[in-house]
Amino acid sequence: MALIKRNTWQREAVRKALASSPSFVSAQQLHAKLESAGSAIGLATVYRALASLAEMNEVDCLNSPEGEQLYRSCASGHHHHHLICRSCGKAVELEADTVEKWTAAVAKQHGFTEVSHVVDMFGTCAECSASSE
Amino acid sequence: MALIKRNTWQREAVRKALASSPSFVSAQQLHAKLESAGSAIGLATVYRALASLAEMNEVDCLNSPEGEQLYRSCASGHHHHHLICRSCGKAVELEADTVEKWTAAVAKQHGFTEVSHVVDMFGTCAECSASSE
DNA sequence: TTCTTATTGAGAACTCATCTCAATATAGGC
DNA sequence: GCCTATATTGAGATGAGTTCTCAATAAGAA
Repeated sequence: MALIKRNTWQREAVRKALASSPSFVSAQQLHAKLESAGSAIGLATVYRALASLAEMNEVDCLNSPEGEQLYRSCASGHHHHHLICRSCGKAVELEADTVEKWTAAVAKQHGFTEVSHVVDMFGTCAECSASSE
Repeated sequence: MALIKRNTWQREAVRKALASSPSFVSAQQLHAKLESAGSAIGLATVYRALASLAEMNEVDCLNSPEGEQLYRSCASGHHHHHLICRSCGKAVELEADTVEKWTAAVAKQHGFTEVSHVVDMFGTCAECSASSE
């Protein structure tokens, strides 16, 4: 009963636009970027493409402090966290064995199961804090 | 130029309703609870009260995976994190020196300043996973 | 009590995101 | 290459959550 996936230029355009951005971007930003680059792509399609890419683990997805969903293409398939610049969106991928172990231990200790965790850091990167002076 | 804060029964009602709930609740849930308890309080007022209490650090505030803002009254004034039950909203407060040190070190290492971090865990608590069987 | 003005509340407005459904375009079969 | 079934698209409607507007209200000082 699995749906057959078709390849459309829209999905590919989203993938490329994401790949060309080192920063986390919102679906709306991505849509604007694509439109201004000449692609007549619909906003709904961008959302759908992002959701499908996220499900395939081709992109990282996180919630900004403002409540928006942010996306970034992600080559490394394994679990990791981010340090994100509030100003320019630039992100550093973080390995965090320490944190993984800590969360697992704490969850077990309190009898919680099916535990997922959100570990993200937001700050101002060196370039942005330099340029704002 | 500081605004003078006035004490209203509405703000107090929100504070009490929050204090009586051991779980994280959304603004809307809190409003429904207050209304069903007989308080003719406006939704906008609940949002404003929560925002102002959050600013005074009287309540904890976090984003649920679904993108809602959740609130819980918080006596302990110091920084901490949570392990929250997806099903009933029950939360365990977590001390995490390990994590604090790790985030500080990582931020410094990458030249980020004014760093805040989000560390929250969502799972199913022992009671909820037992009652769902 | 009176006056100033912070606060309230009903609804409008806003944002982000998802859904609807007719039109389109892809991929497999001929 | 052409046809056909159907996955996908896109414009706009819809929905959820939150904030804003502004006239009416009420807290606190004089």
